[in-house]
Amino acid sequence: MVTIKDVAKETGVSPSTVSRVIADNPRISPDTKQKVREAMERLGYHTNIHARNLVAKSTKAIGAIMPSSANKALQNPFFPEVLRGIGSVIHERQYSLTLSSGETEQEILEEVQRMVFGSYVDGLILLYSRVEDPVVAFLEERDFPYVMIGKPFDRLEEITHVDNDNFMAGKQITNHLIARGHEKIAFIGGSKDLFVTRDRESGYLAALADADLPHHEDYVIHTEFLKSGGKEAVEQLLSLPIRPTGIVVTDDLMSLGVLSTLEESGVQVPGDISLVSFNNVYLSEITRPALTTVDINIYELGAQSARALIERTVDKTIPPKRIIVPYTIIYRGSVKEYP
Amino acid sequence: MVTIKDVAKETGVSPSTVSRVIADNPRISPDTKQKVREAMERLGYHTNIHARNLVAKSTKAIGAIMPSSANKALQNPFFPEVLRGIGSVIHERQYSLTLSSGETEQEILEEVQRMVFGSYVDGLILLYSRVEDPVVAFLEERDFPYVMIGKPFDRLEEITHVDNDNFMAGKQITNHLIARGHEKIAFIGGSKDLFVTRDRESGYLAALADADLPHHEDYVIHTEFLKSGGKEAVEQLLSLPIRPTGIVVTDDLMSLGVLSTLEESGVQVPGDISLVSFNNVYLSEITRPALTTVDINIYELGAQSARALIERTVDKTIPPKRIIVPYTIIYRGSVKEYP
DNA sequence: CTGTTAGCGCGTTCAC
DNA sequence: GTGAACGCGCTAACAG
Repeated sequence: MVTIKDVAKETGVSPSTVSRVIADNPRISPDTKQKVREAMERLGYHTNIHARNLVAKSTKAIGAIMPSSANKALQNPFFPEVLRGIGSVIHERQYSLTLSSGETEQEILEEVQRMVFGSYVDGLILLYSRVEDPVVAFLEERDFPYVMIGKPFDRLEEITHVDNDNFMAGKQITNHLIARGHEKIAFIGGSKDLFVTRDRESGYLAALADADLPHHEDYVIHTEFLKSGGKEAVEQLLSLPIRPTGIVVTDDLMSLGVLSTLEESGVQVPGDISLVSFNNVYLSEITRPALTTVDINIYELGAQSARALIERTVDKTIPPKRIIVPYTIIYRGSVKEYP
Repeated sequence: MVTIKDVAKETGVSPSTVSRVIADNPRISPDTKQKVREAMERLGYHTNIHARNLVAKSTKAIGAIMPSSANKALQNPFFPEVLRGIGSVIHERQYSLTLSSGETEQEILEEVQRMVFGSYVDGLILLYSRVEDPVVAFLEERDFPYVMIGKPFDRLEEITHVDNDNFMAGKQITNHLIARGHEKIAFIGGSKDLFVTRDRESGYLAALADADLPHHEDYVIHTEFLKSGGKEAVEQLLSLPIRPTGIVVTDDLMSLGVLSTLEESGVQVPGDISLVSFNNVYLSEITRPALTTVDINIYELGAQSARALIERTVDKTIPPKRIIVPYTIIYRGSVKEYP
């Protein structure tokens, strides 16, 4: 391994001078810099991060924490996409990205502790937002830099987070259905404990209220993500005396399940029932019909969180902030004028 | 930050003793160990990896390298799934996982160099296999531990890699179609430069030959992954004077495109055309009809590669090996007896 | 502008 | 069984 000393010897300067050249210290003469850089190149010098980190107390690395049920979570195209966003800025800033997951909550907490205490990383991105998350508690207690994708359970103003305006998105996409003549609109969401669900649901309700449309409790269903959930939800909906003509689904993956169950039941989409969805994951343009869905800009969610985090790790005094990533509605074939 | 010295002071022993306790050195008396461990606990000691790595020359970290077109690649559910597999053993062995990607080939090569030279990681997993990969060349030249998922371009015996028996899988799944009475069977694969495609195609051809079925060149189509490719392929197939009654598709994602295009064209699956696919990504049970597909055990692909890599990093003298992960055929609804 | 010195936190001799 | 001393590769004062 070529060290700073080797380069120093080769150039006839001291190790610290070489170090300064690496840091591009302005007080080093251009000549020396030139000379040293040539030698580094020639010898194939590369700085050893561990030596650097040991003294510099900064790792230029950040960690991404997966939800505990990494099992199911990673099935959602959402994650690769956030990772892609995070990766892009990580790469651009010459940082490293450490991925961390665990089967249980306890495991992931331990992982996080290991990373924090061992100073593996300068900061953490939480790829999920849970109620009463011990990881958050730990991070807060240690005052360790982190940002969260989604909405914090509490202390909204104290935790830097990156989110969409899910209320507005929910409202707007519901309005789309209303504008197309639909009056009996159902809502299928994930767990009530998730803020995404809550916010989108509130938006949905607001849209109904604004349009003076009645709100049937039977039309709001909370279920698990993925097919099973989607199927159950649809079955419930179809068994109702008065079927909805439009459905708002909070996740493309769920929509997939909804779609297939609908088709199995001989219900045409959008002929009999119109569907709008969320996320605009690649799936949504592949289904038949392609989904009208809210593009929440997952990539940006990742990129912004990485930016915010790096900012914070560089300057710890930067106050926490909330970043709202704009959404766009992508109109495709799953909605039809009613009747 | 609590260091080894603090613990030493607290316990009244020397730093080296503490160090030995951490390493669980057998020559330390149980009493001292007990005492020291209590102090570590009490003080909240955690070893600083950078200091450790600096002297130990091992990082207990491995890196996963994404394909250069991380853009598209991450859209395939394949990746999250391998990552999940890798993550599980990483976690189990208390290693860390660093994710690395880049837009261009050049960028990813630079990333790899940075990781290798800066001794960020003990080894690397290549999540893709490309022809004439400069990354492989670099790694070989430096004799840096790595394993590849898929099949190496050359030097098969010198590169540790984890793969499926794609030839047999291709043959067997084609045989399934044949056994169900199909004789006009088409093949839709990805780029010819990919070994996955080649191997599966060879298997397909072998099955045809074994059954004395004629092989039409028009029935073999190479195209890009994802919808566009799938659509084009299907369009070509449908325009043929004699349409196939069965199709072998090498990727579930492609199958999705194939399916939808078929439906758009009013062709029933499996009524008119039967479909078999590869990967058994969650998608395949969601589509309508659900896909009969080869489960290549992506998770295992990841887990095994991580195991093999860690083994190699621990003992560099371990000879390269090829690991074949078994596949299973999952029978679902996309195949029907012909006629 | 540049060299010298002194650690960063830990593991590893080599003594005792 | 345990301590003292040294060095891993690098950066950061302090000199000059």
